[in-house]
Amino acid sequence: MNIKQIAKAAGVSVATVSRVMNHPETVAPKTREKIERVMKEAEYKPNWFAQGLNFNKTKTIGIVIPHMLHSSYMEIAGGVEEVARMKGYITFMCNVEKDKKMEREYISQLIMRRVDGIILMFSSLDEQHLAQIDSEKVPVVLIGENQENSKACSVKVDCRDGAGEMIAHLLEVGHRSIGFLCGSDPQQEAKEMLTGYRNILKASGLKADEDMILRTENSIEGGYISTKKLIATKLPDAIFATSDEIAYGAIDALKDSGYKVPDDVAIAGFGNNRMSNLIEPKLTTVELPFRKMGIYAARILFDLIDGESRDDKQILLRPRMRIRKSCGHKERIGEMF
Amino acid sequence: MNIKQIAKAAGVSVATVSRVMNHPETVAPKTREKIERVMKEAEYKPNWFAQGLNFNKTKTIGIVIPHMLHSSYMEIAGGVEEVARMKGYITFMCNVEKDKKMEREYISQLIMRRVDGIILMFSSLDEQHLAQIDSEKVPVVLIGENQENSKACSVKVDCRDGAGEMIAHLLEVGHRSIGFLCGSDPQQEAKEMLTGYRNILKASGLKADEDMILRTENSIEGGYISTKKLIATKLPDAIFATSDEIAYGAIDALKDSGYKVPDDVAIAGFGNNRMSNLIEPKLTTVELPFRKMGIYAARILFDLIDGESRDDKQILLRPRMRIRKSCGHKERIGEMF
DNA sequence: TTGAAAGCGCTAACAC
DNA sequence: GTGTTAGCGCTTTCAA
Repeated sequence: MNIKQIAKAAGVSVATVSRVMNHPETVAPKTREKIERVMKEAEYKPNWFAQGLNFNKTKTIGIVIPHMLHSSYMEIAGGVEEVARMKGYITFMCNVEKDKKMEREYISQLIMRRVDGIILMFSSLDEQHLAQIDSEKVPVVLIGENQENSKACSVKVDCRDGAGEMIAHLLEVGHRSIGFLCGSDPQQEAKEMLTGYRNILKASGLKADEDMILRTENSIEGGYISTKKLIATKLPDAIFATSDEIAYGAIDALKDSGYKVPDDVAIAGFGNNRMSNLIEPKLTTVELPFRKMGIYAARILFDLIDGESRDDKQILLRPRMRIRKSCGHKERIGEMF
Repeated sequence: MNIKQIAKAAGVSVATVSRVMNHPETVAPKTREKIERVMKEAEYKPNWFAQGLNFNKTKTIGIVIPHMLHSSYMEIAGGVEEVARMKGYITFMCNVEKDKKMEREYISQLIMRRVDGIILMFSSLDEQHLAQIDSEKVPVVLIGENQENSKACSVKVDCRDGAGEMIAHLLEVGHRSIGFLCGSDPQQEAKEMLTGYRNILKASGLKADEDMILRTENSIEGGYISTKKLIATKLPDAIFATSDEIAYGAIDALKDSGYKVPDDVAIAGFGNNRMSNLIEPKLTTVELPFRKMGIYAARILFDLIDGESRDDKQILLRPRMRIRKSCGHKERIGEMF
């Protein structure tokens, strides 16, 4: 069923039908009603392509997700999607499995499909690729890690600060030697946290023991393996992991080695996954405002799409501590959730 | 940059340019090379809408997801996406938050955008709505719960069998009174499991105690609350939950009430979430082949899209037991992962 | 092997 | 207030 048939059935021209869809106020109430009735009866839906060909807009955005099975990423995506839906947009979610090539591939697919804007989560793209997208005139907003020098709009959390605060807390509770499990990704974020770690130690007059800083894959398994490695040489008072997943693995490894958490070794994570207050012991961690990150990013994107320029193009969110049992803080156990 | 400009730059007509894109074999090698060079130089990308207007194909499928934060659903989606990507398709993922209205809304958006096919996960749509989609001539494949009588293609797991097997196992290990936490959704699946539960009890000469069958929201919190309720009246030997989430809540509630799992009460879940072998005690559960479900569904969908009719339109997958510590089975602890 | 031109379904400028 | 018509960028038939 196309516009021509509707026009004929209503006894008007295609232009008038088009008008009731796009500028209803310019057509006489009577004819309008008639046309509307016919459209409803025929369950008429304007052809998407034809409309796109004229408007060059799709009411569609794309969001690139590093890994679909990480609920944190999905929470961010949820925030984006919520805003998009409110605006009448639909969202292409692209799972790139942390693969640079897949990411580029998906982005070009999105551009081909003429999305009105793109949100990149923890993108692995470098300056050059970003510039390339930019040249396509598609608005882009970055969430999380990106190159320091990028001029793109972005929403990030202050990881340095978050990690620093947590390290300070561990020191305060009495831990002296603190291991650092540094996840392989998001790289930039992990680096920031490491800086926070070093800063706080230095400020407390302690020296970071380089043997206690281990790189690891960002996963439960990675945490398990690197913890085994860490404790093989020396048992720290506490371990800070750059993600909750790594922390889960660390706890598992310690248990398997016969150590008690937090009595023998305290553990702190980063992210506050949904499961983190369910595992035993409940995990002390840094809570990241995932959903909010998505919401902010989406808002910026839509401002960009609507042609408004934003001054606050780079948003930095502050994380929040979640003190639970795993770090051995006895007094504040009331804040367990 | 459009086809006209390419044509001019290459000194040919638009028809010839179009030919090198769609039927390259019909154009002389020399002219073809020339045109290809020009296209490459100009980084020419054919207009999506114009192509769509002619072909009426989008190389796009839609997948409706009940809830993005459930990793099980995302695993299914991952399977679908993988197949889609291999086929050069891109996937619209729609998060409907278990809301019937949102689901319908999204589906109509998908149809408007002329997706080539749709996969519905645990859809709440009834016969009538499905028929409506069908009338739009968009191929549809269902994953999981749907109306018994539906004729649509589908991929499901045999929940009755899975639950039955687990109940049989609990009996075998020596448990006699078994509580049943029946999640509110997916409804059909939970019902199937309840049937499995009743059947096995009956076959063993036991009678299902109706007080031990509790409906609950399908969430950690739901499991917590209903377990508290359940044990307030009578403490069963074991509890079977229709999802791992519910089981997590159950474990938490038992611990909070001073009971030991599995010594005082054994627990078994359903789904085998990623976290289930991390919590304490590791959860005995029924493993569902999520990714495979997605893959199968996608394959059927593409067969449908390609116009092949499939005889095996209704696939029923068998789940698999994961015996871990939470059900108190001492001997088979080797199978812990 | 190539080009001219009609047409896909819609929008909007222009004329009445 | 409404109709006529030229495009949007591409594909494809028909002729050459």
